[in-house]
Amino acid sequence: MEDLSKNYEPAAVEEKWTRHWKEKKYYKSVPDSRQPFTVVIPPPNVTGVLHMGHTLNETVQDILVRKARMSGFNACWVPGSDHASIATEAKVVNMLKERGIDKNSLSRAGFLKYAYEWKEKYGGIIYSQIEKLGCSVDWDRVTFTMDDSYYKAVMKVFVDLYGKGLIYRGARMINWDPAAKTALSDEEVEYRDLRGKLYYIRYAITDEKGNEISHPLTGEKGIVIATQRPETIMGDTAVCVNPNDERYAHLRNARAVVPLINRSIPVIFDEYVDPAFGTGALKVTPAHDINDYNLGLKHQLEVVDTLNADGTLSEAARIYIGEDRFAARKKIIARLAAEGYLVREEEYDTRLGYSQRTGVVVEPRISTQWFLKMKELAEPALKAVLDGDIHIHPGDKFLATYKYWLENVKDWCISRQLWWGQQIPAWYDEKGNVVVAENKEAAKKLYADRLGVQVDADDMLTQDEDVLDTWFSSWLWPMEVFKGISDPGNKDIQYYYPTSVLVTGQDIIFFWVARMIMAGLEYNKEKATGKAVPFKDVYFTGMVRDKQGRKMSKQLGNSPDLLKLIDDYGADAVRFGIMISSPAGNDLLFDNASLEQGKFFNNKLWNALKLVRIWKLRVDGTLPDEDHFATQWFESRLNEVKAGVEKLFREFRLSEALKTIYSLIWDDFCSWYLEWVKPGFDESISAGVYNKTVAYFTELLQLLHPYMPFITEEIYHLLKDRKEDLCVKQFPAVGVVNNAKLGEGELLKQSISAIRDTRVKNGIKMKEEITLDIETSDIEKYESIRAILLRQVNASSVHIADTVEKAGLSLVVGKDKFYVHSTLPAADHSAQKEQLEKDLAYQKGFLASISKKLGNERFVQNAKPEVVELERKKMADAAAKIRAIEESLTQLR
RNA sequence: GGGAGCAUAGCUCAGCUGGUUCAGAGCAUCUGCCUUACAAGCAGAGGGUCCGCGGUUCGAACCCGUGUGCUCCCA
Repeated sequence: MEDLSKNYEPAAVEEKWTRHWKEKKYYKSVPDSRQPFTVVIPPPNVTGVLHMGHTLNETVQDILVRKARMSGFNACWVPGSDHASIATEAKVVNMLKERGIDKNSLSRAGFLKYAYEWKEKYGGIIYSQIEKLGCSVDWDRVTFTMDDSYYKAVMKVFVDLYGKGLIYRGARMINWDPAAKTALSDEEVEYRDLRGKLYYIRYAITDEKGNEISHPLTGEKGIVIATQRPETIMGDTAVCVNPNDERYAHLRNARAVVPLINRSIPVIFDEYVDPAFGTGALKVTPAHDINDYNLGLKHQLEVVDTLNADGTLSEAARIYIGEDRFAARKKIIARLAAEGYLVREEEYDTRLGYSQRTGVVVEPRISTQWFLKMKELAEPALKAVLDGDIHIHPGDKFLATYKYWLENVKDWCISRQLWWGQQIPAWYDEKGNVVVAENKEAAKKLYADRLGVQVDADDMLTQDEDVLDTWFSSWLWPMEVFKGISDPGNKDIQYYYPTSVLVTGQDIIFFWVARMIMAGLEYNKEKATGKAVPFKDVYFTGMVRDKQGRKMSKQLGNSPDLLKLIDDYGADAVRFGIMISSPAGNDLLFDNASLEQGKFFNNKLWNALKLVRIWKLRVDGTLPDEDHFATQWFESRLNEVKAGVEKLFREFRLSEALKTIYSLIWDDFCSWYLEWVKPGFDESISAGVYNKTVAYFTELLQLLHPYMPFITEEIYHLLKDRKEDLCVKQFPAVGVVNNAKLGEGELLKQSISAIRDTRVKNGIKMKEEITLDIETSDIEKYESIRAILLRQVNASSVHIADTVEKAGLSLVVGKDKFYVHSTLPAADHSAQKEQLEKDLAYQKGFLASISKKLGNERFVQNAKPEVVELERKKMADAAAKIRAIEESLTQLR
């Protein structure tokens, strides 16, 4: 037998098993007669590397998948990645810039070549991280949201929804990202509170003919408006006041003059304006504010768009053309002040929208885009969750959020002015006629059918330049990873769909989860209820924060590098660390200390293995295999925990389950059981006890395997020669729990601890032998544990009787009195006395509270009989304990 | 402004149906041990106004109301 290293060394072990499992194709799944357990990975996007949030996510999924694989299910976990159009395109543009290439100098195809280069590189990094973490994904099923067939599926869905009238094209006020130069959906805008400034600017007022007029009573000239965005005044097409506002009654039919550019605009009246805000006069800029836009529609105002796509001022602004909006703002303020238009400035709490991807301030902009109508899709998606076809965990926390969003959902802007993504399958002729079809050939044909004109020249139809929002492809994920859209009704989709559970971050509940449910329901209508939804359970993990509770971010630099962590601690320890501190649905404060705990745990397992391997050499088959209390107790304890873990898994309380297993291994198995069965010096171990020990250890490894796959597989094979692997070993049924044995085990633990405590407090070293007298009314219960007790406290003899001589150091365990005799003269009893008195006070207080309760007639009448009975028993127990403690105290004096 | 969640040991959190598995775990702290698997360990110990206030109840960490503080979502 080879010597094992002093401590567990994860690197080589992890590499070895990763390779072995892969060779054996344990993770490969094909439909068979078993029940499927399907999980699709929330595709990480190819912009970078896995962060701690992903690590938590993937670990949770792997635990569920491995557990299912070992529990008789045909487990299938599909890996993949997401093209993340806007984020990736931004990264690629930057990469090109660093190489001195301007995106605009490239053709669409040329750009896509670079983008794919990027995707290969970062997609590769992500997959290797997933593998290093031990994720048991089916590598034959890797899917990317831009794969050819996936691309086709997206086209098909677009055409289908267009045909159903759910997709339309139109000019609307949308969120514009001036850095990426594309439209965004409402969900891609993040709002932040900040301290802004309100500028009060005076506009001259004239009559219809252009003659300046003043207030009939005060003589005040002009009108003062308040704005946060003075750089947009050139886009003003009206000034609006409330019709009930007396201050402005004289302005009927008047006109205002936009400062700096001297453009004359009408004064309009609308109750929309709040007379109490600012000056009660509002400048109306329909091109640059959603409310102004609506007001403009109502009053048929002109729309003057003074900004270019990149956020610089356009020719329509007439001044500062080509300057950035924020630079222009400063200059305009200065000029308004210099020319006497600026009345004053005021600090002001406001909120601004920022692009989630590029971080720049989003610009409300009127733009022609493609939209998906959401109302019709939202209704069934809400119903599915409310009816319980899909369970959200933790439900209480997210159900309300989900419901609110779906009930108030707005149409989804799905077009993006980018190249990286699925190009919108709409073709236009030069007159602007549009046909929507899955590809150009189909478009030509459709065009010919529709307009009666053959498309002969290749450039007669031009495809829409824009691509689709990434989420418009990833909402098909649970279906299309099984080709459910591109090849409906195929074997895989029939077998694996709906998936079992979706594990993801709560931050994408709208982006992704809700939309996946919509798509699932829309494309699986024909199936019976319950088969249409994309998954049965949704498990939201919390957010990973640093130990000070801050979000992990690149700016703060507080997000650790996963591969470095695996190098330092091993993948098992990383998985352990992140799971042990991760209560379901709550944020988790990531601290290396928990990874260290995982590393220590590895070592504990490793050393337990070394111990059991030493025993192997000392097995004596001739020793009688009499029933050993330790094995009987541990068997019950193991079964008890196994049942508990099953329950915790059903409730998705994976962190709790891990804690339970951890404690079972460290405390019950290592600290108690192994000590109880450990043979003494030069002694042998019976074959029966040894084999049971190996069997228990094996079961513990199996229980732990979903959490820590590498070390458990390694020890599984070092413990015993075996052909099959733990990775695919099926869990045995949970055995019976003998409560009496568990009770005796508890008594044994308590007795040992109490005696050890007495030794420590009285300075009796473990090496010094003691003798022990136990006074108990229940001699029987000590009989089965006496042998172990004796050895564990290093007693040469123990005498158990209903009355014993009251001498030596006394202590109380339960209702029983223990007397410890040592050769040392017991010098000082004060510590012992103090302890007993403390216990006595507690027990007396306890007894008093129960007596009071039982003395209360209303309690006896109202409480359930079992409860009253329990209280009576508690009272009797407490009284017995008090008697025992008092006797011991008397003896001490 | 609307909504949701949280507040329990120094820290991170369990605590299910109101009653003894009720005040608990891990980490940290303190004390003693290099006891032949493990000092990355072993054996012990200390530590709490269950956020404040009010209510319901025979009985509240738990249910209700309210105040305070924190977090998140939406506008």
